[in-house]
Amino acid sequence: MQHSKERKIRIGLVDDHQLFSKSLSLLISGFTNFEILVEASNGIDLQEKISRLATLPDIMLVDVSMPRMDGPQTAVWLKKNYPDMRLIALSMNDREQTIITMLKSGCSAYLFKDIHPAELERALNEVYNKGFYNADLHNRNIAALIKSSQDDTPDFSDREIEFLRLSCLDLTYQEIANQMRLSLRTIDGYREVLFKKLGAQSRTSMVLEGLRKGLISLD
Amino acid sequence: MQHSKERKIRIGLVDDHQLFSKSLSLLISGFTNFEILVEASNGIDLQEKISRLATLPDIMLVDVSMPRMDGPQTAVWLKKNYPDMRLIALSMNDREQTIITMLKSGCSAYLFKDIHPAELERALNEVYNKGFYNADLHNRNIAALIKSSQDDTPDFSDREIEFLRLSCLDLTYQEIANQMRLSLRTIDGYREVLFKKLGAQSRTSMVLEGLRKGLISLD
DNA sequence: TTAGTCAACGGGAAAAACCCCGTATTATTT
DNA sequence: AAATAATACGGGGTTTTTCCCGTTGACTAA
Repeated sequence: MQHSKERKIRIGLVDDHQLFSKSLSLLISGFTNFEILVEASNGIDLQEKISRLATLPDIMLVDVSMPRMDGPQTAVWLKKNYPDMRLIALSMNDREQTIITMLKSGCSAYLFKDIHPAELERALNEVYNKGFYNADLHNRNIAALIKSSQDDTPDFSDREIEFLRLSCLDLTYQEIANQMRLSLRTIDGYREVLFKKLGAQSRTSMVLEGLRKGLISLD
Repeated sequence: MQHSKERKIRIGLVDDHQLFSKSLSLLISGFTNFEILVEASNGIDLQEKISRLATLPDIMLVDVSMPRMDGPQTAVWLKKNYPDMRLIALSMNDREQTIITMLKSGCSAYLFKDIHPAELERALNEVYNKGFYNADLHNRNIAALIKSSQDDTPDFSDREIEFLRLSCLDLTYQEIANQMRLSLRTIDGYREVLFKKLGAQSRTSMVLEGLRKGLISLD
């Protein structure tokens, strides 16, 4: 607020979809009191570009899924090195887990790519002036989401993730045991633990729940 | 070619991500000989808007995944009702199956959302003038893709898809049989057919392959 | 030091999944 | 009229998954 008459609010953009990124850059440049300072296609790219800037962006728009260095990693790095910068997560992914991860990584708002440009402008203004923006129109209670995530999201060990990855393939548990150089009984232990953590009662839904939570991916 | 000096080439846009859609619209409006004629957020929306137009777009940019009426459905409808209109698929989904589906549905090109704006402009020009554009920079042989898809992509009946959907849940085959009002043996038949069609040897990989092919979705 | 948690392991048994043998009906196509 | 395809079904048997009963050793924190 205090600066809005004096200079434009500086925006940075990190998104691997060039077409979107360049287009959005144009759109934001059209807003009366905003200017685009930097555009990067992932976290690594951003690290290089931001270090060469004379002035820093006030707000950074961060995409969630990017190659090399993804949204959460980028957000954490930015918060650590530029604690005053406001971060806004931008994504078409409406999975709760993703939203929670970005907010916990230090983002002041989570916006979906299907919002109207006017809402983006409103969000940019609010985040700059008030420090947060709650896009709560679509019955999303952010505070509750973060809170709920703290108790109900268990941690998963590397070994558990590896077991989960192998469970996606056409292997029996015996074969998975061989590949992980463990006994069948130990694999059965992992199965039991993951069933409990993921609320599953079959190998199929264990794997699907792992996909939903982003622990593993298709491909 | 014959018209390029006389009038701007008319572009239509179908994409459910408003922010992207509006931004892209701005970007394309900046190209020297293109203009945006219509913007819709899905196939149904497009059907309404296009019927009220005095002149038709020369080229329609179609997103792949949209609510209510998706990319392939929209493409098929457009080709049937406006056979002269050129279609370009626009997506960030690089799964081969998706690309094949869009091309078979009548699209003259498949573009990824991470391309440079200049390549979009090039593609628009080529599709208008030559009728096709092969973004084959990234080792994608479109012709081979289409050909290969003809033998190796079987069809799936509604009943098979329903079985596949239910197989994602924590249900035994007996419970699935009950829900579909079929005998266990019949369900076993569906399982066998889907194993063969999807190249799976377990319920888990049957479901995962169904996801990869876009027959079903997470959620 | 003692309690607690964690990763790894054993054996047994019921349930489910997997994989064969086969048939019958209906509709479409040729 | 015969062939083809799609759907639905029966029985039986093997393998795998699921779910119990347990133990040991190592590391961690009170």
